[in-house]
Amino acid sequence: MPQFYDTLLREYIENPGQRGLGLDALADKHFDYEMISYSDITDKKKLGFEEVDLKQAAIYSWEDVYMTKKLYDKQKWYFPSKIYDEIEIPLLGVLVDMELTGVRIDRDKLKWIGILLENHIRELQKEIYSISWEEFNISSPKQVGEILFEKLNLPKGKKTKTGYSVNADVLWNLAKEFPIAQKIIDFRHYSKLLSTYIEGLLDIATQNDTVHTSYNQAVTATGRLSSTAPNLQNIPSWDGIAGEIREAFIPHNPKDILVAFDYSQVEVRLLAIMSWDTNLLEAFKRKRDIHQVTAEFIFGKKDISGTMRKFAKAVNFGVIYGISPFGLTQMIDITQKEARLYIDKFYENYPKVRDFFDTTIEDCREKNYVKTLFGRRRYIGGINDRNAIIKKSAEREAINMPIQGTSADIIKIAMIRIQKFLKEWNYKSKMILQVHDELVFNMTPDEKEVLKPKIKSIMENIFPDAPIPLLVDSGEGKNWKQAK
DNA sequence: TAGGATTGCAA
DNA sequence: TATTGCAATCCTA
Repeated sequence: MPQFYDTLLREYIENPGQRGLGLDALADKHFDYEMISYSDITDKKKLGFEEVDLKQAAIYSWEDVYMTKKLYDKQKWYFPSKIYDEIEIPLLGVLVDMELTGVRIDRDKLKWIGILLENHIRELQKEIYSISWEEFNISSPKQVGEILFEKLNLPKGKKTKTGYSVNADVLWNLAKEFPIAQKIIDFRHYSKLLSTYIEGLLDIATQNDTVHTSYNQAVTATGRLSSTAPNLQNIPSWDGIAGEIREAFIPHNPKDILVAFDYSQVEVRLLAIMSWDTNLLEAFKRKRDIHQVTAEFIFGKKDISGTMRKFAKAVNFGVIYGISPFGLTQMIDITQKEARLYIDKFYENYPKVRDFFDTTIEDCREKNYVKTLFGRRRYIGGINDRNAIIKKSAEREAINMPIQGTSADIIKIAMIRIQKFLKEWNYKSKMILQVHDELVFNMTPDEKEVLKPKIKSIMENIFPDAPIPLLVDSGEGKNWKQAK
């Protein structure tokens, strides 16, 4: 028996994305055994408060131990998994440390932003009501649709399965001509920030102004982590008031600093590494701006405007997601014909990328799974489906997983190595956040000089034999925004 | 009260 | 008709 074992993690590695990896579900699935539920042993009507049926409780406890062992006895015949042994199990303790450490927030700062938002929201609400000649719930898509398209007779956009679509896209198209649309966009924006990021964070912070997220290690289909209660992987970045929210993430001690490290364009780099495309590799070898390079290919000239670079950037990212010409037109303001041209140009100039995707899909059709550079697998349902929509969707999943998943493998390995290093030498600095391609540390100033280059070096050298290096940018400051 | 639907935030 | 997530809100069952 190994010193540590986790039936849930082992099952996740076998088939990520599968729902129900808990003991109850696994007992049912593997042994057709129905576990006693907690509510079965605590009947508050029959028994007094906090009393339990002891006999039932004994069985309940036995079940947990017995089924765990039984599952282990079955899973030990699975093929050995390096991902499980060398990544997920070592990572588990790292995540525990990060969750317990938590991140300090500036309560006053958040409250202050909250007041500002409330004022904006109140003002916008008044203005919206005065235009619509009616008070209604602006947070209700249904009511917004009725006001805009029935009462005010604005030109209708897309529809959803329940009624008019009133998402930001639709409103954005109306905004030029009809000020109410812009005001609803702004109202939504500020409401989102207030309820999710201001009130949400303040509610969940401890008395020492610290938030302790939970990293879920076994939910994503690609091998990424996810973060809940609170989700610290979707905190707004940059613009306007939204950007100020990151200023409220601060070090535990006033003397400390936050230091952030992020992999630079890691997914596009991985596309180069995994496809062995000469032009893509060459661009990175020469330390070129990859969006600029793609733009030069697409537009066939060296003189690239800001807009052209933006288009190329959308193509670079879109390709990783298996984008279609139509999809690209939803992202940037071009015709479908132009979109097709841009995508064709991309593949024309990075031909090995197309080969890589073709091979990946072909492989997947045969084996029903795709895998990362480190061997993490994802089974893809629907890859051989007769329904073209389902099949296309499966193909996008197949294309994306090896890239997104390899990126996840890399940062997980980095986290394990960094944590090992910090503990081995008794550093006081702590890893506190992971946001897919970024790690944030609470650092004591005296450790900065040593740790900054060390962490960067660990992160950049996950595979020393790669044809191009991984690149890590870093920054520091008195809050998360400054550190970025 | 549970859960689907819509919306929008991140990498 | 671009991947992976989480969560607030509305609203129906």
